[in-house]
Amino acid sequence: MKENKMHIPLSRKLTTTIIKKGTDFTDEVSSAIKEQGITLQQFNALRILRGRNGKPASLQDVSKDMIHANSNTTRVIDKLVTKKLVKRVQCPSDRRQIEITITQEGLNLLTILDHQVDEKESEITQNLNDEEKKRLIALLMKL
Amino acid sequence: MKENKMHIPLSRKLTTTIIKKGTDFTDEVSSAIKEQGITLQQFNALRILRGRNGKPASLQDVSKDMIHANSNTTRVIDKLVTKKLVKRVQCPSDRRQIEITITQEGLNLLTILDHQVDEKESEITQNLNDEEKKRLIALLMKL
DNA sequence: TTACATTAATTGTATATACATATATTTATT
DNA sequence: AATAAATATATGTATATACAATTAATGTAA
Repeated sequence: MKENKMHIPLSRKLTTTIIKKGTDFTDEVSSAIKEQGITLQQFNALRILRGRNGKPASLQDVSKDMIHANSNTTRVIDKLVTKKLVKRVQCPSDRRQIEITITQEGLNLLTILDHQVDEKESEITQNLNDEEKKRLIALLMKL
Repeated sequence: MKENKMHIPLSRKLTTTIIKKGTDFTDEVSSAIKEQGITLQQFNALRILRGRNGKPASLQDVSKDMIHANSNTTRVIDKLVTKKLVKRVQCPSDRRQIEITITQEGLNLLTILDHQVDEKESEITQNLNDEEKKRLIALLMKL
């Protein structure tokens, strides 16, 4: 077996580093909101809905901005409806679609969550100064 | 610490960018090995075991280098044993422990997987030159 | 209008994962 | 030696997710 690949390609090093940081950060943020009984996907959906400023979103509108845009969005929204954090009604003009909006209760919870998440986020990124953060973001965007 | 609500704090931008890239990369690499019926966690475990160069690993040895080091490592190894890609025996000196080694079949599969993954990894990082990759890695490590 | 294709959302199912708890073995204490 | 504590791994259970298939509504073309 050819095991003499003694040096790791840069692209692998980069890929694994990003994946590791990504999962670490995911875990950190998840734990920051877990005490409110909210998962990261649910949090994500709530933020997307708030971003619509009252304008209803279809399931696809939400899906396309989710971390993992897939068929599970239905069930994520289900959970939020059960918790009364969002409302879902059938779209009258196209009854295949649904109209999803965030409730006042959802907005209230989101302010609490934002606080907790912001705190956690600045905590886990504190090893870089603003200049470095900007450079890092720029490189990641270019990637 | 207090952030102005109207503009997105740098730390949030950075966090979300990393999380997004991390999941994107995870999906890319996963899809590159999926056709061989291997998940990313399983691939990860196989690589860790190969890295031991024949020296058996305990479950904890494997766990501590996994992306998500948790109780599921037992079941990940289970899968690999079923596929005959690794061997698991009870450790004679401490029968609480298990000794895990990668099989020749596992090594063979790994060379195929490495190829596919290397290709995918250089593909998804091609927008940066080597210099930029190094800078990006350095910033991520500092983070 | 009927038939066919397309679209939006949901559901079924298998697998994955998180979290708590259990089992087995070894180590430490009395 | 008997009992308790610590350690290594495994299991039960609930939830999450991926993937495929299904249902319902709309659009299109003969």
